[in-house]
Amino acid sequence: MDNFIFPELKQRTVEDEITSRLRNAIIGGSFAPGSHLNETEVAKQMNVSRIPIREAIKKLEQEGLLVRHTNRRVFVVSFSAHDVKEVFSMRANLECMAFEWALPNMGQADYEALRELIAQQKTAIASEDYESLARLDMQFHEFIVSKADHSRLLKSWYEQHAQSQMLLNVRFRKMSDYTPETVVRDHIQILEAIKRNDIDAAKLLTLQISERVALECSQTLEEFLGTGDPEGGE
Amino acid sequence: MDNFIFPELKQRTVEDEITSRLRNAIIGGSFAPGSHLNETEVAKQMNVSRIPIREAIKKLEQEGLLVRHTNRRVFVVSFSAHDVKEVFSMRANLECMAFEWALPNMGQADYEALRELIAQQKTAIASEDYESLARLDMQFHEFIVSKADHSRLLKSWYEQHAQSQMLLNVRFRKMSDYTPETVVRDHIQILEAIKRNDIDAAKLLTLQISERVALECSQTLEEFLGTGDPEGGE
DNA sequence: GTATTGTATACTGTATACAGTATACAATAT
DNA sequence: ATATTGTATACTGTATACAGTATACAATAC
Repeated sequence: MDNFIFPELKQRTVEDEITSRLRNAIIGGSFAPGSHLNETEVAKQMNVSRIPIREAIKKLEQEGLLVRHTNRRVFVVSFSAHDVKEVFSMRANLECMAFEWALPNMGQADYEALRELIAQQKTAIASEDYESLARLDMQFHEFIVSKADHSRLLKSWYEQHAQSQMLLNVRFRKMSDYTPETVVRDHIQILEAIKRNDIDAAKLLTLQISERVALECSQTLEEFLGTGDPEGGE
Repeated sequence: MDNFIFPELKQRTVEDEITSRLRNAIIGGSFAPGSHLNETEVAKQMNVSRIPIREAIKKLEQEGLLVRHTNRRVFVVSFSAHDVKEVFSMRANLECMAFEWALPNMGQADYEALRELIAQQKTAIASEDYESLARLDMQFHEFIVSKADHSRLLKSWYEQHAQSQMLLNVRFRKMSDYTPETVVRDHIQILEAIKRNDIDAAKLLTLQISERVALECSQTLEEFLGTGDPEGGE
């Protein structure tokens, strides 16, 4: 029974489960930025002890989604205008670095995969399924960053992405003058640059897009929250 | 009694203390890369319960210094040749980004501070105090990255720096053909570029230095460990 | 009425205790 | 002798219990 290979069982501990539930809730906007978490309450709701909750919280704190003040409560991160700049500039910078590492690893099959993602994005827009669009948008960038085969780069990117997702969710909810077609147009341009192996063009596009989105985000945030106060408003 | 301001008391929790002790021990090389940690044992040694130990471990795991396998032990990270490339490329990339953000914030006083650090480095070399030299080396770069006023950039940089420090410590112990004067020479060149406000030159220097150090590191590691096996060798 | 201090409550931080899983080694069968 | 299985041990994962700190509000003094 050697060629009878089962796929490896990835043990999902309680903490892992809690972490992703909490993370999804935060990114998805179930908790408002700046609101606080009660460990006991969360533990009660999920019917587990506080320990795995605390460990999950610690992880999300490291990821920049939660802020803990010793002996005070845990807060969902809230973004000042400066934070918005930080998140998007980091993301853009990491993606630029990713191009350098990823492009030499990419071939025809990868271009196809990206093209397919763009096609699905068009479908999502047509059916006004913006949740899928957001997911597909992420997958496009994730694909490229993954191709870099650079675990530390990827980890950092995920963190920035989670935060940018929080910000974009606010934007989606507001829907000010946001046109989803822009996503597709941007991706097509990036894909073209990738195919040409034109790292500089890809970088430039990324930086431009990042700047634009960051601007939109901080405008929306301003309308939303008034002047953005520093993280974890008491 | 209003103008009688005491400096704010920063509460140092048990976990914080443990975290820095463990971190220093790991970076300093008290634990060999790949060796494992026993929570109970560490708890006993420090005379605390396992809970704060676990929280500290979780933090260091996020920082990339420890690797945990579910229900198995916790291992001190060990570096493959690819990991070395990752660490130094990330660090270099972050420092390049830091130049763009920091240089507009820097003035005469800052140049002075950097010059002073270089002077101290020379003293350290003269007295063959390589521990101080390593610390001063870090402070030089830390100063610049801090000036970027970019918390996410700084956080990520600290993580990469901790790992690169682990690697450099191996190198220091080997002392192959490493000449400490190089540190000073590099820093002088970077400072010159900063003074000229020449971001591109500063970036180029950083990338070159990074590449060189990474190369030295992986060579030393190879001699040290034979072929570097992937992290957390069972 | 306002400002300060005392007290109760609620929450976080840590310790102890138990449950579940992995590892090592002995026992058994072939 | 080798391969496999059973069993003990050790360690991690989680629950419960307690200690320490912050917050809110009442009580007191001015």
